[in-house]
Amino acid sequence: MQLDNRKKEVLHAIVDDYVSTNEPVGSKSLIERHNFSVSSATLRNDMAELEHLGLIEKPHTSAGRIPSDKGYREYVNSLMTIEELSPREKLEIEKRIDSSVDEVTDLIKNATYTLSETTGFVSLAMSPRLKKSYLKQLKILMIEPGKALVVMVLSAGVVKDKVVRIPNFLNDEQIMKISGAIEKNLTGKPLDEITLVTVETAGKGTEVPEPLLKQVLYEAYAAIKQADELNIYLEGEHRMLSLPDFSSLGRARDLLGTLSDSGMVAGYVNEMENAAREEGSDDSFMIRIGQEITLEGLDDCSFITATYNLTDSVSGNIGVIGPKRMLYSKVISQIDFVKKKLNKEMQKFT
Amino acid sequence: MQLDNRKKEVLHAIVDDYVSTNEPVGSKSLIERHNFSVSSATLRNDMAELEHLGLIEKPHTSAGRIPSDKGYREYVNSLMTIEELSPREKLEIEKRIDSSVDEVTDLIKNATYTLSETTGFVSLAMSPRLKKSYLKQLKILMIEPGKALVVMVLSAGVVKDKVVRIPNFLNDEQIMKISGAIEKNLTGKPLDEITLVTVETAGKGTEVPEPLLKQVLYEAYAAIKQADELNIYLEGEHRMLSLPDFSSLGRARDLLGTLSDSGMVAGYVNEMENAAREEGSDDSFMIRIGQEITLEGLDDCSFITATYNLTDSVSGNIGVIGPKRMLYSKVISQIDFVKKKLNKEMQKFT
DNA sequence: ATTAGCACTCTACGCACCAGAGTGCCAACA
DNA sequence: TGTTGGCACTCTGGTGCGTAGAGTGCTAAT
Repeated sequence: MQLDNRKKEVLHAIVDDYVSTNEPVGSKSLIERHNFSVSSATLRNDMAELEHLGLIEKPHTSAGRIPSDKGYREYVNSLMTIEELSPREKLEIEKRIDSSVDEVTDLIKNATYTLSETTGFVSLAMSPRLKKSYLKQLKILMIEPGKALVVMVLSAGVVKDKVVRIPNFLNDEQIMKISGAIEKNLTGKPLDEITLVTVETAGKGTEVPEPLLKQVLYEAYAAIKQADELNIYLEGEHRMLSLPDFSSLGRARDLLGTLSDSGMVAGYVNEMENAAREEGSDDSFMIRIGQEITLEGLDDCSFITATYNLTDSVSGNIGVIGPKRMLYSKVISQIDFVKKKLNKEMQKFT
Repeated sequence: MQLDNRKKEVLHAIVDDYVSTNEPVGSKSLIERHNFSVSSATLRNDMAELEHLGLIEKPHTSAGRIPSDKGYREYVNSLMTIEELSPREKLEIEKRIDSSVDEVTDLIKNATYTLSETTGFVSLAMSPRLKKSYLKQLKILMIEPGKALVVMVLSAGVVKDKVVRIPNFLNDEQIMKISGAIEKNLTGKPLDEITLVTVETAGKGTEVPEPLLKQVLYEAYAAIKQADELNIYLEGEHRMLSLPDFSSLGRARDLLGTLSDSGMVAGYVNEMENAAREEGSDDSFMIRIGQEITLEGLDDCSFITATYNLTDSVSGNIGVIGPKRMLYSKVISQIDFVKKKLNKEMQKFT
């Protein structure tokens, strides 16, 4: 995009004004609010040009201009300067994300809630991707005949468990044998290298009748696989209703309808993550604006996520969904700060 | 309330019409839709009377009437007849609530989701009140130095666990001793009879240095207490936005705002439950209409819950929050059927 | 107790109208 | 070539007005 300096300034000013007033901005009010050294007529020419480039558009003939998706994109990519948070704001966030919780999950939920509170938008976090973490412990506890609990401790300091059904005849001792064998052979293996076959070979040595053994091993395998399934935490959906951008009930409905399908949102975040990884994006933020988002009903939204790290190889995402008419510079630094605080607190768990 | 038969019919008809059309109903349309053997003028007299009794009201002078909270209440208490679900509808519900899940919690979530789908409203369920269930097993597993997992199996077939911090120096063997002592002495005790003191006496015999022991016991106690904390599952909030009753953005915002504070809603359900228990209500449904609900923003809603049973002494609530302009007879039987199915499936867990 | 009739009330809707903000374009100017 | 003042044109949003329609309460008659 070859824009001369003044056109950049004009676009910058239009985005700023529109974000803060929610009114289409015209050449005259642009002059009034900013110190342009040229006349409104000149700006009108510039604006016509920007419109031609698809960076701004007008709702109707005699209205001012609003940024297009492409305009916001340009703004985010090359125009805006990140705004540092005030010490006060930082303190507020630090206070809210406290480390007195016992599990990483609670910490993440905490951070998600805080992010929604501070931005005023919907926030979300993905649970850590545990594929690369390895098994540190695995115990199978008999609960009652036919039922057992598989408990797994992973290298990332995460504890997972799952109730499973086992054959009725198996006794405590047999289960312990199986449990021991699996643990002995699979400890240290990354989750994504554990397959049904590895689990079955791990359980070989035990003197438990074949079909019974097989079922337990299968259940253990299923428990392990479930441990690295992704969860998503969404927070503050209702806040969208307070934004003028969603004052039309139809839009609000579509938006919240889509967000209610958390599995779908999780899938989308995953896609974004994979895409970013593929193109080797060095940027730590993933930003999707308006129509760039393929989820239904999010045309007027922007989707911004960052990556947090539980360990070097285990990470997840945290971010917000807000109106595309948002203060990007501010929101991005809010996410960034929450992410950093989250990273810091997470160290206590690993 | 001494209403003569025709007045009852009139109120019944007004509620029916208003629920289905969402328009204030006038004397004339009442004659058209129903087979009253009197003229509209007579109905007008009756309606004036009903209004005088506070059962119906008019939005403005020259509009028809709509039922007041009191009118709905009368309708629900003595006028309506419960509508049996069609075999088709029953089948649909039975299909959705399947028992292939491994944990009660998943079953409850399942039922909640189904209820929201079938009614089209917000549904909710409380986790089972486990105070009356007793401890069947308690194990403390070392995870790593300073960290352990308390696993509890309760009589209701529920498994709970909690990660706790323990003194760093404690070794596996010591933990097992403590764990064994607690289990030996507390097995069979209802959760609400377990106090910090009982836990501490249970752990007495073990040869573990006093202050260390004390900390572990405290954590175990905290884990047990956490096990009987109540959770609430809310589902389908976004559906409210599709209802004409909440087409005003302000109302929708207030409603969803309140619902987003799930702890507050849980507290309210609890209150309702306690109140019902106190007055020895034999009715299996708790119904709150409009202003009877003390939660903010739910003035235009009705809140209906039923009680499900996991065991004789362990129960919880499941129900819906919908517009007070709802088909009570239908919704109540939907809740009833879901509850029954839930009860049936729950037997497999106990 | 019921009914027909009638005057009255209030809302919702369509229509016309105007002020205001903004645009594009043209001709003049540096 | 880039910039500017001027001007005609366009579109929205608010306001005021008049009317159709639905409903009511009241009265007098049955």
